[in-house]
Amino acid sequence: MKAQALHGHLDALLLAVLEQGALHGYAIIESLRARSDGSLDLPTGTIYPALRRLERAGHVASTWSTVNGRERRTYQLTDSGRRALAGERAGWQEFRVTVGRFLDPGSPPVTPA
Amino acid sequence: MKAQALHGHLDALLLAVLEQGALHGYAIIESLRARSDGSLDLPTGTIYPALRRLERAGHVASTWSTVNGRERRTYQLTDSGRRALAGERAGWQEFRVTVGRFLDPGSPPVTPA
DNA sequence: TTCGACAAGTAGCGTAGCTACGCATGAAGG
DNA sequence: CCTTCATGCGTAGCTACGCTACTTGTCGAA
Repeated sequence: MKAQALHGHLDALLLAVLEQGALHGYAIIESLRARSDGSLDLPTGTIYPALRRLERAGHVASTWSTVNGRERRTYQLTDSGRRALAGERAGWQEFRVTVGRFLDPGSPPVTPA
Repeated sequence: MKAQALHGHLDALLLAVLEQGALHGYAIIESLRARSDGSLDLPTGTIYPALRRLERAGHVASTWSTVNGRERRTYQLTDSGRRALAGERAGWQEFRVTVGRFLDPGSPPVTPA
């Protein structure tokens, strides 16, 4: 996948990844890549600002720790984040159905008999 | 639907609408609204520039006509546009599957047994 | 004559992801 | 010893693109 075009759905993806447990930024990138079979290979310049956005919005909280002499910032979902994720999931369903009506195979080609 | 978030998929929607026959700008807006049960109510400031983009790209061609004293610019799909639509459809499938893996209900919650 | 549907269009804004950097540590390999 | 690579954080600036708000114009109805 050309990666971009995530537009508007990135926050939802991040929340979904964190739903399964707290992770630090780098691990989030790897998790996205792994769970998508390599389709989603997002650059740090995409996810770090996104995580800060989510933190400002109160959807995630971060804590610093040091592992093997390396600083890590671990993010975890807040209650607000969990609610937001539910909303994002609903939004995604609507989006997918609406767009699918035009782009899914077998969508009304000429209003068949 | 909050309309926005179409990001990157608008071109595909326009091509899909025009696949069923040539339409003028205003009619395209109405077609999108009708086929989506009102979910997609796009402003002219969104679709006119998009149509010009598609025309510059060679995916649609336009012809002017006058109906009831009103000027109309009617757009029709070109061969290039038809190919582009096929590509957009494939891209949409991949996108939908990839994002769905994170956001669809029943997606891997904790890698079940 | 005023209002609303039809029909086209643009200017400017804001959001948000991407490119391309920079910094630092630790392990591996020459 | 020194370089390279994986790990790990981060930002500045660009660009793409949809949206808001606006203009222009015809026609029919109130």
